[in-house]
Amino acid sequence: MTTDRRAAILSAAADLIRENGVAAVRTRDVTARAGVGIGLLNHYFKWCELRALAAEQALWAEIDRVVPDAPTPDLQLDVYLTRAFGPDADPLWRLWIEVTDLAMSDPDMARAAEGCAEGILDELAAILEQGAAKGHWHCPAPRAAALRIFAFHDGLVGFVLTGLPKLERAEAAKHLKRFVALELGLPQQGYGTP
Amino acid sequence: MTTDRRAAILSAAADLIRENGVAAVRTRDVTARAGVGIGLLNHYFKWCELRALAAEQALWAEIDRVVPDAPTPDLQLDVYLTRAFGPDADPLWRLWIEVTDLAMSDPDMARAAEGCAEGILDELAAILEQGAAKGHWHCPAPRAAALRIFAFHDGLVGFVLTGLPKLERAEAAKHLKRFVALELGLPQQGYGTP
DNA sequence: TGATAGGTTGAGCATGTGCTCAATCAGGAA
DNA sequence: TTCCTGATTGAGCACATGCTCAACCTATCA
Repeated sequence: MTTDRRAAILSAAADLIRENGVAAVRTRDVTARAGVGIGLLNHYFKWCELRALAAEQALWAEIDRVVPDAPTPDLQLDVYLTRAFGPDADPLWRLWIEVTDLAMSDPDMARAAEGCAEGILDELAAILEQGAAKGHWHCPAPRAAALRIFAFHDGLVGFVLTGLPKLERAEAAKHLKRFVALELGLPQQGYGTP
Repeated sequence: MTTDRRAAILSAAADLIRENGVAAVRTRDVTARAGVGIGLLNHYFKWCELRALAAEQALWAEIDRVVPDAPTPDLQLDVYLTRAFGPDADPLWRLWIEVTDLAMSDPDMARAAEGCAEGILDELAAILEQGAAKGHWHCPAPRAAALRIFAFHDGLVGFVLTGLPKLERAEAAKHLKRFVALELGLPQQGYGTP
């Protein structure tokens, strides 16, 4: 039925956020994209709520686009590390950076992003745990390790995307790979070696 | 002389940014704080330029407040690690997060923050290099190591400040200390140990 | 068919905000 | 004192943007 305009509005907002970022989206953009009157948006939502809900939907959509779908944990980790700084993941990280920033002053956004943050962490922790169970690597505290890897990844991505400080994608990828290898006790040269 | 109103405006803007963040500051706030007419701000600056200049000044001011001033590299590193997640450093990091986010879409801001980013990195790299020279630790590539430490620190601080995902200060501090120890080949338990 | 209810519309309102520009002021030169 | 130049002022403009609300559909029921 065409009558589910509420979902259409939410969906349009999420699409626009994926395309242009949270800050750039206006109520009028959303209603235009949804093919709906301005009034209807305000009938169903308050803007800050809609923005948060749409940002969450947009985040999940980007996560789904990037999440490793390989058959085994070690291959999943490979995919993760390969895609970690690929341009395909840029939209996700841009959105992530913007959302976490907004979350500092916007409770709705904070609430909406909570689930995503935990989801990403759980996903990564599951890979680490399963890989350890299968003997691919050593990882006694998967959740904590996932958090450290995610934090390092997050930091590096910020540098790559903002250029503050300047960091090439390839360099960043090397740093992350070494970090993960060290974290999991995988055979790889330490940080000391060039 | 009272006639240096330009500097007064810039200074007022920087103060307000330190107090309230970049996004919250308005031209009228600045002129009111500087005790100056609205027109004068626009006479001396374009708003986006002033905002970037003031953000840079605010960043440097916060950096100066946090930068380790101990006599030897090993003590400087201690101070750095001790203050890394202390509430005293919160304003710096909040500002840093906001500025780097803005820099993605604001060229003036990007240009202004460049120097700060390099400055922080240089500072840290210098400590690492001097410490290695004095035999406190091992660090063949200080600049790269500084970048990794800064990235990890940045990522962890983001988690602590935004709660996305939730991370306690004490936990974050432990993670960073272990990482630095590992990075510098210092004697300390590895990640595997609880 | 007419009445009712609830979805839907968009011109217009209220507010916020960067910036303009004619008017004003202050200090030095003549 | 008078004039002139450049600093300074702030009411008002132009624009952006979330949201209101009286009016308008449209489907359902009696």
